[in-house]
Amino acid sequence: MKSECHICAIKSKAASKLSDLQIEKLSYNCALVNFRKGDPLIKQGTFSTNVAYLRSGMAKIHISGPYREQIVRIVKAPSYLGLPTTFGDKINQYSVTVIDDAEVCFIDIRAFRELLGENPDFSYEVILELCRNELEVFNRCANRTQKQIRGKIADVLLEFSDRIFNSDIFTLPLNQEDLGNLVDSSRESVSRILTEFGRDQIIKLEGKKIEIRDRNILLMVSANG
Amino acid sequence: MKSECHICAIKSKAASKLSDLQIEKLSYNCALVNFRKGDPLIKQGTFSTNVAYLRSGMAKIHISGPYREQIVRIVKAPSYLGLPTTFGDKINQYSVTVIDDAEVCFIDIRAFRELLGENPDFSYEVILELCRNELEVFNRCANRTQKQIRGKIADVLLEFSDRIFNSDIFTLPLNQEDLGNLVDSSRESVSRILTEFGRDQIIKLEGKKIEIRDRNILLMVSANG
DNA sequence: ATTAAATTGTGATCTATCTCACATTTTATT
DNA sequence: AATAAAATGTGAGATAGATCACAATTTAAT
Repeated sequence: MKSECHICAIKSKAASKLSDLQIEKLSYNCALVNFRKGDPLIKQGTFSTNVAYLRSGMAKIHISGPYREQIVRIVKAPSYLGLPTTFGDKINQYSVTVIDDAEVCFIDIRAFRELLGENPDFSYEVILELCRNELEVFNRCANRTQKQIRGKIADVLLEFSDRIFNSDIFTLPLNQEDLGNLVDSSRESVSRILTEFGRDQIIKLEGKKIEIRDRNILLMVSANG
Repeated sequence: MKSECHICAIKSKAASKLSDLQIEKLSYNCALVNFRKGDPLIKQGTFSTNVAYLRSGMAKIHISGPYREQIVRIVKAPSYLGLPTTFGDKINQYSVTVIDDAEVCFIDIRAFRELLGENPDFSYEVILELCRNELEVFNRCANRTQKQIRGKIADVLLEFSDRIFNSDIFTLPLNQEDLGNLVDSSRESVSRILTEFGRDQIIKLEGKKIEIRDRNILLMVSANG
């Protein structure tokens, strides 16, 4: 249970507010673990005494809904995971599964809490991240329930391009089943719409590789489709 | 801009962690305002330099989605409002409208931030509240997209009974239009299902007054309907 | 390289819920 | 109390997308 946090180049924005001494404390309560695509990182319902810091890679957050598992958010590094669960009752309230090879630091919740208490700037950054998350979920939920399928898929493609990959060309980190789950529609519909977008030259499709060809149309579809 | 926070009997759980001196500071930066049913409390898109503390009453949080306004959450006192918006960019990211006469304390955001910095227990409570909110939204969203209408309405009735009113008898604080919006279905469907529930003796309906008659069936409908 | 498993493509149904339309009731306003 | 406005009830028809079914392809495992 000892990492080299002070030489870590991918510190979170919050962690960069810590003093040398505090970083040291973090080091002593932090374990770095590697995960492969598909590995479960946090499992809903289990007991947890750690905050997870996603240092690199990508993950999906999913909760078990009334009928099926639902993907609520795609997270890319750097990001804290499992804050809401670790604070409340120590039972994980959602699952996190790695979708692209990841390095994760498990930080002892007690040390994390102490740092929050010692360092207002640190805790303020954590609050900011929580606030951002809340808004993102609000908006995603509104989209999910209001738009129809073409719009939702346009959305998710734009989100991958803008928020996750920062590029017009990227490889989908989810299969169509999961993609459907994320936008709340069936696997078959996702398939149909993607081929449709390809036929209409809005995107170029090659397996899971996607190139956004006509961003403007995609934006229009997202807005009205 | 001066309230009597130290004699306030309905302090938030977070505020109860404050020292006398800090409470005094709060008082000097806090204004109590009364709101009537229907009054807008926070308006999405406007500039804000306050955190709102809902001291009594009830409110709905709604955001403007791609097509229509969507109600995302019903909040009852005591609760902080507008944290996510006030911290980020000072632009309100959602609207809040009072649905049951309310007293609201507007707290200057700078003072609030200072308190967060000075008092770790206070800021920890705020973090807890944000975490709880995030989870609630996750779950509500999963329900909204997965269940069908009977289940969603059963849900919302149970939520009012358990979380908001703590009673089997209560008066709906929303009209059917808003209720439909909250569970993501049409006004007409809400009407149909409510009368159906009434006909089946699951609830007793009298205008907006509702009595839950058979909680078990309602729970079953919520789970499988 | 071969076989098995997972993922994707596509047509033909089926269905829950929305929309539209209008009547009725309740609540607010003058 | 009278009138206007908002909120509710209810039928009939329209529809987006789900589901089912199976073929084709890609990816993983032996």
